[in-house]
Amino acid sequence: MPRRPPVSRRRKPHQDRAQATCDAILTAAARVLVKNGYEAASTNRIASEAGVSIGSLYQYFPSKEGLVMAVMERHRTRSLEGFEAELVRLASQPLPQAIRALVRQLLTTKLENPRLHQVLHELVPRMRQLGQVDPHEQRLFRLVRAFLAPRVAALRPRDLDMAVFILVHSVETLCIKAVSDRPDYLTNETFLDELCALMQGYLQPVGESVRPAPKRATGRGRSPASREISPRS
Amino acid sequence: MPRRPPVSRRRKPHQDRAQATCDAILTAAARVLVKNGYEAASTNRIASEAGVSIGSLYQYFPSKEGLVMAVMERHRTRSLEGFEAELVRLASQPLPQAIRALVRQLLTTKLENPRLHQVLHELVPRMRQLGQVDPHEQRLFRLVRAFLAPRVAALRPRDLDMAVFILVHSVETLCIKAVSDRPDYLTNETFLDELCALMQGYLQPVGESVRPAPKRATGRGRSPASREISPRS
DNA sequence: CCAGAATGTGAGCTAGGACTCACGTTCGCA
DNA sequence: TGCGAACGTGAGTCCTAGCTCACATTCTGG
Repeated sequence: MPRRPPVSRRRKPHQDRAQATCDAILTAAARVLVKNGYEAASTNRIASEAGVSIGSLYQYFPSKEGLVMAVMERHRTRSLEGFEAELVRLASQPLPQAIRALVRQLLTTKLENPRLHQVLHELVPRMRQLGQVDPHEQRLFRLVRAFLAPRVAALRPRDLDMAVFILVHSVETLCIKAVSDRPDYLTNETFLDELCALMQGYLQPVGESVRPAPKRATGRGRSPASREISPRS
Repeated sequence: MPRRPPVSRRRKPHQDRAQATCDAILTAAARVLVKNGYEAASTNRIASEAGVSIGSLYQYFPSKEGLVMAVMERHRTRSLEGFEAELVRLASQPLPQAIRALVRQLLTTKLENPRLHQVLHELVPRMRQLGQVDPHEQRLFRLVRAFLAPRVAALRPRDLDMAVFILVHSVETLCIKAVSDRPDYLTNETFLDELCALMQGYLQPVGESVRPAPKRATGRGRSPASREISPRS
């Protein structure tokens, strides 16, 4: 039962103490969201988990939705930063290597807190309904677009925006679905191979074959079924 | 605020009148879900929209969740039937044509009631949390697997289950995302081309090029940006 | 050390929604 | 035509969770 739209502007933290309270609330919110899901994550519960009173919570966040938005904001900003750094680093690499590194980066990021990624991802539509469109998605799109633009001549898709739409959404979703349905995939090197194959097969001009560098002399031959992903192999 | 787990078993409709009531409730539920979303779709609202009393609703459905589950059940069963029929019809077709027909079928189905598809799709995680795993997904996976199995020798992926996972989730999600973010894509023939390219590029052995039949002599050259999808072209 | 600002507290208000139940109405059937 | 079962009704119960507000505590600058 959300009360009416939050009119009163909320306090901004000025002292360190206040900032700490804010952080504690955000962290607790993330924890409770992961543990109980959105429905069961009551603001009272979050406050008590954070070790502050419910009043304090509402001094810094206008509503439950506002709080969850802030959690998403913080979390996605961090993820994006990692991704962006990787993109920059790979700007001049050949496409197959770049793709592989990016997908690996994605999977590694998800592995840090899979459930949180999942929960927040599922919350996107609900938040969008109550707010404006998620600005991080916009940013992610622009980043990938900027990455692909210089190579467009060597790619099959003619409509770059559509290509970005397809690539970003499919890979992102596959990672999230893997979290919930097939957690083993997240650390399965074959899954990474397949994601790369998906992207390259899509981007590659028809008839051209960029055979991915003959893979792996990963010491003392492990069973291919259990090859594991490590960040930056 | 869901009350405690629904213990009492619900009435089953025996007379036609009762069946009609049931249908009215399911239909109204779908309508209200589309119009207001899950949160705002109160059972009282659904009942009044259906033109029946709240008591009647709880005679046939054990809870709000139960009702929504039933809506999903009905809706997805219908979609799956169409898809399955198409799969059977295409069993012996060459892969590229089959893929194209299947993706077209998917898009056409979504176009019948895009918002309902979207809302129900977003509800899957919530329902899964409260119930058992969605059996339709299982069924869809088996169908696609059975479709691909006979052709596995000519395909690149070695792990068929993983391939199905990747194909189904990515295409399904792209359709749903298109509904919410880019409704124009749903009727954009280029989008269909790209989805097919995604799947074929993924399935195709590296180095092999099945150039899709030179497309379209669709009378009086329309702008490629506005080519529209019609069921079965 | 004190005034005033910033911060923190938590009992309680309130809306609103899931769900029940005691009672009417209609149907099938002999 | 009457009776029991199926069906339908909706006012009302119960409860939860979002949020406020009057007050206490801590900090900071002068």
